[in-house]
Amino acid sequence: MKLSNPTIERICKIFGYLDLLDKKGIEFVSSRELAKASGATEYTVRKDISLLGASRHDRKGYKVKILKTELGETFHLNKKRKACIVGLGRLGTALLDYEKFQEDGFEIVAGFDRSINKIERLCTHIDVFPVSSLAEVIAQRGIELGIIAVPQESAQEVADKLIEAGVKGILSFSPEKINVPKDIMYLDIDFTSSLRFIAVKFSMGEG
Amino acid sequence: MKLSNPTIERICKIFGYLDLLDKKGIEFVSSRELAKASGATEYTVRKDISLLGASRHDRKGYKVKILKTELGETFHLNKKRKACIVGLGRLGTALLDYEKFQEDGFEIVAGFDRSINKIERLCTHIDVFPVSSLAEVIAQRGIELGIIAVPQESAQEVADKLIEAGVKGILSFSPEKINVPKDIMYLDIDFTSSLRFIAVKFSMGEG
DNA sequence: GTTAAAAAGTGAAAAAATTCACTGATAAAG
DNA sequence: CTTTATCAGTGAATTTTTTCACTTTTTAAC
Repeated sequence: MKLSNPTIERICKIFGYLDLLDKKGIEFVSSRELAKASGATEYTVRKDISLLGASRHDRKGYKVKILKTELGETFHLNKKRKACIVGLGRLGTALLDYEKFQEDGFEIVAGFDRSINKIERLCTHIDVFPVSSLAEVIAQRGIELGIIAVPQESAQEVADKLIEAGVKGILSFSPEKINVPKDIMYLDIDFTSSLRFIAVKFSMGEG
Repeated sequence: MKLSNPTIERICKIFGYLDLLDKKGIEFVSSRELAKASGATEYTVRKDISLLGASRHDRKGYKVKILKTELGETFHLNKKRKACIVGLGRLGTALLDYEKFQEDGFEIVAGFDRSINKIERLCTHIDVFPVSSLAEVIAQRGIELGIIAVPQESAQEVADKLIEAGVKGILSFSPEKINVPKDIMYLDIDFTSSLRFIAVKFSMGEG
């Protein structure tokens, strides 16, 4: 199945919202409500969900549990995945302790930093290592995802190491774009770009 | 001028890349290179830049400084903007000290937290206040942007306060979608959704 | 039991975004 | 001074994405 990026984005948001509803014990949800939660229209949501193929009519909407399970199976979101964080500065350590990853099926099983001092000082319940043992730990623990939170100038180098060690996807917080081979999935979160996006929108709106 | 979200995103990325090139002292850049940096094709980049209207042929490509200035003027990215951060937990304090905001024209001029204890303990060069003085400080300092880094359950409440206090845009790190009026620009960064996006992509690729 | 209302499913239409193919401009090379 | 290569500009074509209009299903109300 070929999915466009906007479709995948919506599906991830919808899945997250379903998870939330499920935890709250809510049983039914309409396409309208999912639309609101995912920032799309109800038509688009229904089209996205129709990728699942089956029909599940009900005048109360979709059954939260069932839809969540089906989306999870079709798009491989049910499987737990192991991730690591490279770069244990302010942001890296904040991510290391971000408990929601665990709840959401992403298990942070290692942190890495170049500085031995920093590693020794860190107080965290997650194992931390020097970057020099990155390849070894990734292989041993079966880590699929790498999160990069190092300073801009080392980001590419770290990405190369992660890829060589066998991760399949990278989430980078570095503002500079990283080059990765086609079979490695890559996404970057750039705080400045996000703020600029907002600023452009509201300033253009004003005229 | 009406701009689509993908266009704005690309423009923000291109602008950031131009800024980087400029700082490195590089004078010229081709549409191909900008395409690579922004994740688009050269055609799309040229279309985006053609929004600026003027023609600037040169067989070396665009002049970095000029293009950056023009993009900045047209899309209001040259103006410095003031922002605040609400919620000074791990993530909030990491953002408070994220120096790049300043370099990139976003001045973090205040931090807010509900806990007075936390405010007193914090070591930062940025002024921090209790949430109770949010409206006052935002008005006094002319803050246009609010960054929300509070726990999920308080996000909507904080957003409402920010909007009432007069911010024009909100960047939220809360996983749950926030409701805002149409004239307020809103973007959320959801770490789990981002990891899921990557996971869907690489797992679907495998078959 | 019949009717009405609520909601999903879906093929077609519309809209939007991207790519292409070609033009024009510039600068470097010979 | 002419030629050639490089690169941006742009209207048209294509592709993709979204929206619409209508159908079908289910459930609740009377």
